[in-house]
Amino acid sequence: MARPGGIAADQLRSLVERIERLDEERKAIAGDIRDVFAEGKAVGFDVRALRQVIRLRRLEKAERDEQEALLDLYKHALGMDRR
Amino acid sequence: MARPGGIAADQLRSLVERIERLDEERKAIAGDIRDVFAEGKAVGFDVRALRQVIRLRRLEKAERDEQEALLDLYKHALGMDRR
Amino acid sequence: MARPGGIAADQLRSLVERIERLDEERKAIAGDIRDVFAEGKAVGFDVRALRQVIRLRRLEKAERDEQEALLDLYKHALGMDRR
Amino acid sequence: MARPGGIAADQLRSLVERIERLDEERKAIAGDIRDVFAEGKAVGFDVRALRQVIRLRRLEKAERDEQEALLDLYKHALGMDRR
DNA sequence: CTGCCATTTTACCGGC
DNA sequence: GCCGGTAAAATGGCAG
Repeated sequence: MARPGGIAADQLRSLVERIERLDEERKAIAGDIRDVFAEGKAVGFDVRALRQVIRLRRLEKAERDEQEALLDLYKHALGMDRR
Repeated sequence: MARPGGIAADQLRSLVERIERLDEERKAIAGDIRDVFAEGKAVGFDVRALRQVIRLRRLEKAERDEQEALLDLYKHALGMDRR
Repeated sequence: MARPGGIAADQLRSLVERIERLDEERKAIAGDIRDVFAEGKAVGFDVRALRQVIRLRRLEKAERDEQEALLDLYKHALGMDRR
Repeated sequence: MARPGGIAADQLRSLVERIERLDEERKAIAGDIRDVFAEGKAVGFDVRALRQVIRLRRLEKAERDEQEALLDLYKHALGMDRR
């Protein structure tokens, strides 16, 4: 196991800082998303309904991806994926 | 209120697509974070401990921010924030 | 799985009622808390500041707990927790 | 405004402690509720569905209360609330 | 009635 | 592959 004391300390610091940096980016994007919802609300959309519609689209996409993956599987099984 | 049927449809589509785009970015960053954790694990760190360290640092920062907010609040309550 | 129709109905009713009962207790306590804040306000305290102080104390406690958890984690990782 | 320094300090401490005490009780009850849900899950109920059912009952109760309040209003308007 | 804050719900991630 | 726990999001409630 990498011990906190020793050369690993630099590695640890590097990892932690990279993660924290990425976390900030993620937070920033979450803020952007909130802003877009607020904008929608400002022009008269119901935010909750907006969220529902997006969730639904995500689920549908997941289903479609599933279907596609299945199709790929069949194609592969039938040797249809080799150029 | 913006009605789903009618001219608002374009606005709605635009909002939804912008949000979905941002969501993808967010997911991508989440993936990057996962990768960094995986890298840490690969060089021998305990992922659970790593997370705990990061959580603690976040908590410490939150507390410092709160202290500051509290101070500002007291200043305000005592009228020390007016010019 | 326990089916809504059938003998499980009694179990279901019992669970739901117990939860609703507990929920009422919880609501009652929330009311008590509100009352104490109102009392504080009545004797001249700034409710917002009061809340902030309490939040800060909670945060400090959380941090202490986390420090301890982290220490335990390290001990465990180093095998210092086995009798 | 009540100043933190002075006799108010005791009042403040008292208020804070009473609130924290009540908060603990509230947390304890929340824990009890979680336990009941866990028990439901253990005997085969779907926790999410359980929550939905409870939310629905709460809404229905709110509606009924609304109706009752309205009825009282009418009664009052018609002088039916005097013995 | 608006914005803030807490609680609840949802989604994710590591472990078994 | 599922489950349990943990963090993020979202909904609801409250003070101002």
